[in-house]
Amino acid sequence: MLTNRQLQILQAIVDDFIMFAQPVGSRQISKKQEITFSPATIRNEMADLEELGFLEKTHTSSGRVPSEKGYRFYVDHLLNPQGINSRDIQQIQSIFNDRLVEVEHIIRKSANILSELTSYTSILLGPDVQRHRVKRFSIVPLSSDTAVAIIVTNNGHVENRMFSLPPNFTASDLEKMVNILNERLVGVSLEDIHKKLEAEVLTVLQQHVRSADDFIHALVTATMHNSESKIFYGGKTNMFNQPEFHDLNKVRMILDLMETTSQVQSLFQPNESGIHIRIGSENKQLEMENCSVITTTYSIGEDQQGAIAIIGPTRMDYKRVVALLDVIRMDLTQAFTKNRSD
Amino acid sequence: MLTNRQLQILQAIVDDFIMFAQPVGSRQISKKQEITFSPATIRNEMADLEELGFLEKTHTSSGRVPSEKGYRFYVDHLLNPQGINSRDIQQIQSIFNDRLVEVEHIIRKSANILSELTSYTSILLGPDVQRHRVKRFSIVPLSSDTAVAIIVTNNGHVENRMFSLPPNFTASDLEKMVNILNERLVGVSLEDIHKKLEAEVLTVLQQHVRSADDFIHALVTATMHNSESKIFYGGKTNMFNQPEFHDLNKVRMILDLMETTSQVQSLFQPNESGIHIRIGSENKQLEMENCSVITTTYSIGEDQQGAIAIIGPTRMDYKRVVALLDVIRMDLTQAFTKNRSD
DNA sequence: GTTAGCACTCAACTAAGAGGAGTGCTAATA
DNA sequence: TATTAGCACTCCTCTTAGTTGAGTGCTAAC
Repeated sequence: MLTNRQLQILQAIVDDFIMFAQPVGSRQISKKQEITFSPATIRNEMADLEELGFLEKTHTSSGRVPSEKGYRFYVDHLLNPQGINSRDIQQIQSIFNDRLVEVEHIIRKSANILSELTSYTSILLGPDVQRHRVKRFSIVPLSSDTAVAIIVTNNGHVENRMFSLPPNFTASDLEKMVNILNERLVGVSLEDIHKKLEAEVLTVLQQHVRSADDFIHALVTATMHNSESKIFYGGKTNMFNQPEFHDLNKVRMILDLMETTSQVQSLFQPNESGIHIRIGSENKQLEMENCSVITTTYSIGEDQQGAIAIIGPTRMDYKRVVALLDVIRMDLTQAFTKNRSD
Repeated sequence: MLTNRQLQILQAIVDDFIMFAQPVGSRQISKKQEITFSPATIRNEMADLEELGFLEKTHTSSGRVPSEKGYRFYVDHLLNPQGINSRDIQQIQSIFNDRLVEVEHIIRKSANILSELTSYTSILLGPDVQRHRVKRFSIVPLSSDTAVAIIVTNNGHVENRMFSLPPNFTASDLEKMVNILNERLVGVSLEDIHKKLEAEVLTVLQQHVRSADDFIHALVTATMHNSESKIFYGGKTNMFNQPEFHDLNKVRMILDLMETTSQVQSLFQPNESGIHIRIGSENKQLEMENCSVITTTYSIGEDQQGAIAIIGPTRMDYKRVVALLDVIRMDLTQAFTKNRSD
């Protein structure tokens, strides 16, 4: 168990390092207002804290730097979210100024403002389209041999895909098909469409329409292909500002990671509520060993969830980011819940 | 006018520098097979070429580096596109293997393969949606007060937007509206929709439907907002590989530029056919002073155009890139023209 | 006209030394 | 007994000086 003085010193060191990105020495700490003891005392405590694994040195005679364990302790026990002011709040509010109806636009804007306010990179996951349910299905023929299939979901999302019409496919064939599909598919979630199509609809269609197989196939790929929720980025190059990323390779690895959908998705915790912090190697990805990721979720309507991640150096301003995320997740949830129904 | 020998030496220097990114000395050149004269002779010629502005030195006793004027001359007079082999061709062909109907997918794939084959960054502009014409207009109500407007274009593109329904808007109101809009808008290009709506349709609608104004407004913003053609990127971080971009600031500037739609669009020449090369400061953007941009266009159907840009260092492998672009533009044009009609 | 020879230049690397921030330990102090 | 002043020691960082080598420009010989 740490003594009160050790807690105070640990906090001071982490705060200082987060601010200046330089190893902190005993003298530096002793000059702070809240610290009342001498550098020598601090040095003793620092040696203890280092033995306990909370601090590290970059070389024998350097100041101390928080270890991952140190950050973890700081985040778990010493963090009181704060550091946002009324101007920040105002800027967050500006996301909702436009009275926009579209979820996508609001999320995009949130990503930008979050990255601006934190000066880190933000990633926002939109609603999981796969869980939307079909509201209306339609087909618009473009020429004698091509057409567009369109699915509108209960949340107003539109999924569409071009496909080839079988030769000699008539307008009445098309109409029959659309009717059958609407009868059977309305209310089905996009993730269940394949099963439904293959299990029930295919046989029915085959009785009424020629060469339904090809068509069903096109439809299946249409809904499978967009299987992940949309991803929005803010401040992709913000990490260039951080002194710890003045190394091209690190930056590159992270940028590359952000281009890979699957990698990005794995940054997010399974849907738990609250704010989650992963520090350095707590992230599974090797690329992220110098990064911390703070994630949280927000609600979209009753049964949908979106997610937010902020990526920064382990020396991240946890206080501020946590406070900001808390505000923005509440605002997003509120904006997407009220005045919105099926 | 340059002598034959000067041409030969200039070409050898540019080729060598493109390959190794190191200032080239007279000895280095003299060792090449096609060069039959001594280093001393070459030094004399190099001094002349420098006086003429085709070469530069990094310091008094360094080897020579092509100047922008040197590259320009090389590109204009010494370039015979080549350097692609059957494996490259094969890889390009693989873009079209899937028998995909969708333009977007093919373009996306092209961007990736181009960046892979060149090891530079590729940017592809899809068709200019604004010039598509309306094929079908429809509205799908989601709840008592929201609905989605959907426009399908002649090329199979789908544009959609949510909007609020005025209170007490009935199903028959909606039907009337959709009918009127289809009557008036089918065949109109997206860029002309606003005028058409405001000039003709509004008055007609006002006679038949209550609170048409709000609705029209939503529709106008829906079509205005997606005013640019879609942009697809390949190998965004490829430039990290180039030794001239081992400087964080340069990389950052270019990455930031690529996040700005308007900047990206201004990289493209006004629609001229053929392949265009802009070297270093020939680009208007300051961020691009160390880059060359090679652009070309391809056809999508009869009246649409897409564009391709490759961004690399001024020390770009022009030969190879030009050859690759030539192949891919022809293949894209072919793929998008045959079997495709209104 | 071409080339060998040579003095000269300058970036890049290495080595040595000075300065300074910060530590750990010891002994004095409250 | 807990705290602190004092001091020797460590090691990073910056500067300076010297060395090496690739490459040039010029001159004189071929």
